Amino acid sequence: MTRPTVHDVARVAGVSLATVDRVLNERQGVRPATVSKVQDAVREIGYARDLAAANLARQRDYTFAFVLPEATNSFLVGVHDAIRDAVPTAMADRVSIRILTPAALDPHAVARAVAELQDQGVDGIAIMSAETPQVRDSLIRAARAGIRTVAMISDLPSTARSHFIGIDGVAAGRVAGRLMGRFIGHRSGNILTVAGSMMVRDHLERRLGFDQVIGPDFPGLQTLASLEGRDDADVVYQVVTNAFRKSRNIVGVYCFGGGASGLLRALADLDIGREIVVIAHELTPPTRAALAEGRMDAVISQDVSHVVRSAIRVLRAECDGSEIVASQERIRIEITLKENLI
Amino acid sequence: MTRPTVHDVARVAGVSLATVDRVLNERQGVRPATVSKVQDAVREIGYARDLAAANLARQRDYTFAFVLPEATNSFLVGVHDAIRDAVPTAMADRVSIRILTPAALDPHAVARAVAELQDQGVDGIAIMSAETPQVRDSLIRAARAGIRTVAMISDLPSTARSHFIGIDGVAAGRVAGRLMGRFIGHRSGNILTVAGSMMVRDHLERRLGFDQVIGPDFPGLQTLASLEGRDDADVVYQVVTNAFRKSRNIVGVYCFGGGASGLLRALADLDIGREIVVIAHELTPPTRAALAEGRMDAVISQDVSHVVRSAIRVLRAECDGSEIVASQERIRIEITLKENLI
DNA sequence: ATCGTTCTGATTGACGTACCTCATTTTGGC
DNA sequence: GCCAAAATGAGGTACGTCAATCAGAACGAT
Repeated sequence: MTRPTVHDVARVAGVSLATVDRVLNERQGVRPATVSKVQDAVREIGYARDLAAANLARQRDYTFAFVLPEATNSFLVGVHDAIRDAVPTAMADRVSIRILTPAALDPHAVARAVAELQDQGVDGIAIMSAETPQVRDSLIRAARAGIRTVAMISDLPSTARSHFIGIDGVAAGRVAGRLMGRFIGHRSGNILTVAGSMMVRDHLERRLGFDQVIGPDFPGLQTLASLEGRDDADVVYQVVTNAFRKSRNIVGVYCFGGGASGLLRALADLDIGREIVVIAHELTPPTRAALAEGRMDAVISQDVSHVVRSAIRVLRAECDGSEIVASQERIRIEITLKENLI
Repeated sequence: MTRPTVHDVARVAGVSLATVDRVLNERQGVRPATVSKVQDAVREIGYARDLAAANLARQRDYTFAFVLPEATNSFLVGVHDAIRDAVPTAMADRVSIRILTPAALDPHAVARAVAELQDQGVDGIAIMSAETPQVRDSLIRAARAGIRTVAMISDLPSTARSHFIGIDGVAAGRVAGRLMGRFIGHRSGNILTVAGSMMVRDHLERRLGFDQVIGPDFPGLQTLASLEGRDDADVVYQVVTNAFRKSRNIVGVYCFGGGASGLLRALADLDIGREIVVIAHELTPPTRAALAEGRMDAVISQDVSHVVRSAIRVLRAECDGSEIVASQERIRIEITLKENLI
């Protein structure tokens, strides 16, 4: 009971190997009637192309590029690390990886990077960027040039990106809202929120989701206007420190942008922490330490290694027209407490 | 800059192709000095065997077997489904899958199944079973016969299993304890716990972890002795209904065994639910529905599809001596609320 | 019937590795 | 320095697919 090969297909269909090959690889010059004969045979004997042999034969190598901001905070460091960690496995799969870090918040630089990759003929781009017209147009051009693109971490829906690999920002915000509300319990008061850059879509979404839960389900809680932390720990430190000086009766802090370590530093310096509920995004060395020591109550995150592997798998599947396993590519909204810290 | 092949290794090492082959495949008849010459060359040029070509050449097909209880509850149905879903992908990878379901709680039946697989010469076994001497001995015998084994979902540490694929039961229990305590808030009272079968190691562990958190951190809460639900919804219904008749001031229920749908039915019939905190394990149709409708507060789970894929990947890596990506094989303790239900 | 066009068959050589055989060289013990 | 044993070289075939060639068959239009 060995697995069927093209030879078996040819025999069953009553045609030659060459014809089977033409049908399987969608080459022209085969009559429709013959095409269906072959397809029937494929179905009948359950033929599936041997990918190992196929990849070997068509000496096809892919180059994928990751376009993302420089590693200016712990989260981005984690993303960069995850990409580098994925290189060996990718290589074994005939995929080589490039990493481009255009100046973080400059849309023109991102667009230039995409254009450059397009000229160099990469096969796929995984991009993490804010959503601006320049970026959008460059991606649409790349797609037209036959380059596959996926958006990572933060979605770029109006581009030609074939997939978004990351979590639903609104749902993540809702999770944070529920945990915040329930952890605070019967007390009432104000909740401080710290944004990253409001240009990045998923940050907007998180705030939206948070409000969707806190508003209706926890009437005793009031969410204050988002502070702009610009994904930078030092900026976060400043704005949080100022906010605590001005506002009173703060019972919780939700940091949905980068630079959570600035928040933690501010809370430590102000000698606050145990009595208010602190929730942030992304598992990084500072948030892990804070969870372990009880200075933070929960972290909402996504498995960055998974995101990177998934991006590569999806791009690869797109390039050679194979199927993806949907359940394997869905990124989960992870909740980490002190207790399930790994 | 094409990737190096065995020919390149031979050239650099100054030996013939045959010798390189002997070294790479650990065949005998090569002097230690020559072995290191080849290994140095491999390292120098960064040679990595092309798995696609290797798998093609050694026409090696693997047969892996999953040994697990019959699908008597929603969770097990999910596991069976996940295994069946993994079959096509496995086939494409030259792995064929068998599923054996010895009578659930009969250790002898499990041991017989393992012995049978051993006789039939399967290459690997992924097993989910209670930990009994009979099972342990059969697995040790299988390991001695060269069969790779991994434990799934519930660990079997004293066997020769090379890996455990699942979550840390104690940590999962601790997570449940933390959520229970914080969700209950300032109230004090009793917590009902429902076990599956106490023979299964991970159920014991969950209870242990739960107590580790509730005891020291929530002195107002009292955990009652575990009810035995035997992973069966009908049994759970009975014992929970009885318990609510007898005990008073119950503020939470933690169901760490199977058959959570029985608990939900009991709570509905008793008209309890919204006012107490309900936490259970495993995402199944009944627990999903309960989360969505607010009849349950949190579910602790593991991604069963991930577990199955991971088991296959690990067995496969063991069989052909390749490396595994640790971060990809770590199963996370997932917390699902209404908000991150997918 | 003839011609050109469109399909189809038969065959071949890669791709990188595994595995085998047979010949030849090197080694170590005497 | 001899001999057997061990180590190495040289070369081939196979795995399943892709991609190409060239020859021949079937077809439609005149």
